[in-house]
Amino acid sequence: MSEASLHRRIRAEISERILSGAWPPGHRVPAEHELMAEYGCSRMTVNKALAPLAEQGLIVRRRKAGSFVARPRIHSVVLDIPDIAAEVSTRGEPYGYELLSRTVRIATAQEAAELGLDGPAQVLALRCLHRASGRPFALEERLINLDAAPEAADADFAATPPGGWLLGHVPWTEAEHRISAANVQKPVAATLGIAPTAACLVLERRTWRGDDRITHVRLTFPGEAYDLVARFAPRGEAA
Amino acid sequence: MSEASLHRRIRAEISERILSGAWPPGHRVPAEHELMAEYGCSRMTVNKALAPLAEQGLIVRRRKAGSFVARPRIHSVVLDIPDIAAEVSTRGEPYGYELLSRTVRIATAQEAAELGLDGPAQVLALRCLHRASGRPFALEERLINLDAAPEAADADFAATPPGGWLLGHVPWTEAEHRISAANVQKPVAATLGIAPTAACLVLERRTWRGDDRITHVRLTFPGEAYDLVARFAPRGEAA
DNA sequence: GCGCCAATTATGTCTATACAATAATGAGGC
DNA sequence: GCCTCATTATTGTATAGACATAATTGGCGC
Repeated sequence: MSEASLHRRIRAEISERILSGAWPPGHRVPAEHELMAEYGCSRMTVNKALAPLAEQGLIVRRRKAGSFVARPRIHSVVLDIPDIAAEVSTRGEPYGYELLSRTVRIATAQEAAELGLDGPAQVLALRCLHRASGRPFALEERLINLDAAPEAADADFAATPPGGWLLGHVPWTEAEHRISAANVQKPVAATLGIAPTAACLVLERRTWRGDDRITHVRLTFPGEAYDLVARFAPRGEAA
Repeated sequence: MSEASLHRRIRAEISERILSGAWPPGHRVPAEHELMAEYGCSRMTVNKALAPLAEQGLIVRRRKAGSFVARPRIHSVVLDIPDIAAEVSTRGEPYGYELLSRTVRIATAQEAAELGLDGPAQVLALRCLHRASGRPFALEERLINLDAAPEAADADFAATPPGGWLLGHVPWTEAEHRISAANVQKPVAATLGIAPTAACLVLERRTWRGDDRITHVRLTFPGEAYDLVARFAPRGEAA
């Protein structure tokens, strides 16, 4: 850490002062010239330190006026949504996977809506159960748009969970995640081995490649099984 | 977009090729010399384009070997956790706020545990109800460590929701968020006006300034009231 | 062949300089 | 006093060169 390059050090020191509150929002950050003098380096180096801070939104830079600490408005948080197998393993529990059903068909109206398709399209519908120490950990209901990802038709999802396979085989450019709580319907409760009144955490993810819809997946976690945890400092900065 | 600076353009073009899958994980990114030639610019400019890609984790750079497209391991997602008042307003519903209770006391053992305190400490305990169009929207149960944020004792939380006030008055350096689903206990269900079996989304947040615990807040949203939505591209890049 | 060392290559960092763009500031004219 | 314009401070971008650092590669000795 202390051996980092100078521009990283400058960035870290300024970042620290902002995050600690020593420099409150609106406070003026020393001009590039002043930092040049303070650190005894060239302006390019100072610039290389400040430019990423501006890109992160930690500071706002205005020509002629100077640089100022930005006021953080929203809580922006980085959530790591892990691979389920990895998540279970890091808990030290044995991971189990089971393919409940696999169907190739023309998407029903509801499925088309979930995937966000305009017209009829061939989809691969999968239902999988993830287990931790034998207990049901999550139910995965997935639709894959075979027009966008035809290679998925030949993959063997009896052995491999589709999440990891897709990550490795089908590139994507955008994703939307939706996190909610729900009381599941009786058949789902039965599959998960929980009471029908039990609250479940539902994580839905849609992914795109350009304008093509690739997949829609709904992961249902029994209430006690899972927390999503995000540890974080104000903006983007990877700790 | 087309008027962007050259290093941004180079970065965008490489980024696009990676995200579109044209350059799959492991693919070699042209060396700085080659990009220099391709774009007719200096190496510094190429470097300024590539360095942030490496920092984002989109590419991996190895001296002598070259730069390679990284394989995206985890789904990392940026969640905006909005101010509740703002969230309700953007839905076009009138926002209502009510302070249910306010107590200053020495933290109970359980409260100390939730805040993560070692010894006894004076805390401000608040229970607030947020409404959208009159209907209960979220229950806020908050503990504020008065040792770390003594000015909170004098704030008037009967009129101002504590979330916004704290954001504006007490700087923090770190936060932990925890998202889960739960069946709430009867009194909470009554306050929220829902059936005791209804699933609720529970968002807990702890914030620190350095080593000092500042606040712990639990927001309970009735299942149907709220979804957390995150829209995203692979890593950190703000769209 | 095998292992070690040196040459090579690619990235990492920094400097000094240059010119462009932008917007606050102050001076002058009315 | 107020508007306008030139000045100037500050950031934005880019160049060319230099040296540092790391790791692969090829060659040399054995």
